[in-house]
Amino acid sequence: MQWSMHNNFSTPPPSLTSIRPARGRPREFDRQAALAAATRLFWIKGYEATSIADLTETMGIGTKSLYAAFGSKDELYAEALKYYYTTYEGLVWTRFRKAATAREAALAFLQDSAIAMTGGDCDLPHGCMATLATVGSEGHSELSELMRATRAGGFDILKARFDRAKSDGDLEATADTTKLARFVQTVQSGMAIRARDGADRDELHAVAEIALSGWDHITGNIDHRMQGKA
Amino acid sequence: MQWSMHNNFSTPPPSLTSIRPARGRPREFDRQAALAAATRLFWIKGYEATSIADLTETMGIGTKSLYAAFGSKDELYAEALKYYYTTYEGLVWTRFRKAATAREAALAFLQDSAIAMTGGDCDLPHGCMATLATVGSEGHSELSELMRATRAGGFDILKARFDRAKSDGDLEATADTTKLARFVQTVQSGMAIRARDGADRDELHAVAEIALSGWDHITGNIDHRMQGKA
DNA sequence: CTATTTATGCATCGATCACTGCATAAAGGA
DNA sequence: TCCTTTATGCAGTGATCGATGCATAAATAG
Repeated sequence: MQWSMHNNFSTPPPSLTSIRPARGRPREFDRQAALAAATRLFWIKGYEATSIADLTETMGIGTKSLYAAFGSKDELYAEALKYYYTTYEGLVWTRFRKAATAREAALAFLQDSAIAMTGGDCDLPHGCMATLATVGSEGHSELSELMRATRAGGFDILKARFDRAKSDGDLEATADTTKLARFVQTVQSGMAIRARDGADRDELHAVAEIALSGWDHITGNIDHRMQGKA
Repeated sequence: MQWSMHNNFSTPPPSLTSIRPARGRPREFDRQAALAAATRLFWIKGYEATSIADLTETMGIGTKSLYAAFGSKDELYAEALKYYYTTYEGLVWTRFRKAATAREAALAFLQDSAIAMTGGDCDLPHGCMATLATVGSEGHSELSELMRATRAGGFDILKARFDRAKSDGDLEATADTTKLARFVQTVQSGMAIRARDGADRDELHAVAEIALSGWDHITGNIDHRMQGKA
């Protein structure tokens, strides 16, 4: 697939220090590979549970080099999140963009999310880094806002696509695109939690399928139904 | 409402130490009130981000009393999660149990979850403690498993209700109750993330409405549809 | 070869973590 | 009243956190 070439989460650097444990200057380390390794670790363990010691070990570089190259743990995480999103973005939005109708786009988004959240075509960590990083970021208001903005981006893309579908006549003029986009976004967020809890790809695909199986019903007369309370 | 009387998350103890800062034995503290306060703090901040110092301050008791009464941070969290669930359980499952049909039950579950996740009828913390506590629990395998089990309980209840609906003739015999329960559980999990991100009650209610608006479609012929790929 | 640059391992910093020992003093039984 | 019980505030435990200073030695330029 197209995005595989940009993806090197699954190839952690071969720990350059393992061969030559002496001091002094070894080879210049691969910044991109180190960032990919850090991203993978943050993705799996989360921000707070990942220590600098964990990072240096996984990245295969020394503490000083880490700070020289990335500034601080916060800045490294921010860069990792950006790097993650650059890769992840292609996984879940490529088929979405090429879809002819709003419904096909939403289905592609959820289906490809199901694939990405269960390892993609290689051994990606399960779940969504941006979605699941919610908790445990107390005090780090800057990072917290960055993650929130990352998540909010998904909603904007969905809503824009649904709005366009209205112009195309693909969606009825009465459809509430905001609610539709929120719904799809919510389902994807729930899929991230399920993936983290061990859900396999089939389960998530089934969820995506069910979520949109009532599409014609949803996009048509939402307001006139569902008033029956128990 | 029925569950309000069991709920005292919103009444943190009035810091008994504020009046008498001297040493020595003050009044015996209210264990239940202290647990409620701890639960609320864990709920808001998560396990790792909540320190013992945070807890003693919020609970209004000393460090020694905390360990004497609850054992350790892990045990306190486990007890808090149990206390949380005891209260939360009534919020989201009461109308569910009384519902006449599977669809009404699922709708009640999602609607009441929407209410509970946005503060209930008092100022409960937003989101679901059990759902959102996923990340940041690396290494604490015991707590991790406890939280997973708590989340899994919701699925079991949903599936059992849907299975019963099959016997009642309420659901068609071809309906896949496992997939249905997974779907509803996934939507609720997604709502928890949205609530934590600031979603208001109306938004979550809309999500619940949309999620089940295609119910007849979903429960009927899932297998024969949704094969259109982009 | 020599001098400069640069990334390293290692030791260490102050802060904070979960947790505990100790002297103190209020509550409860005699 | 006296004595035991008990919960406390406070100091301090070792461990680990993110982050830094330093001497070292490989790479590079002249």
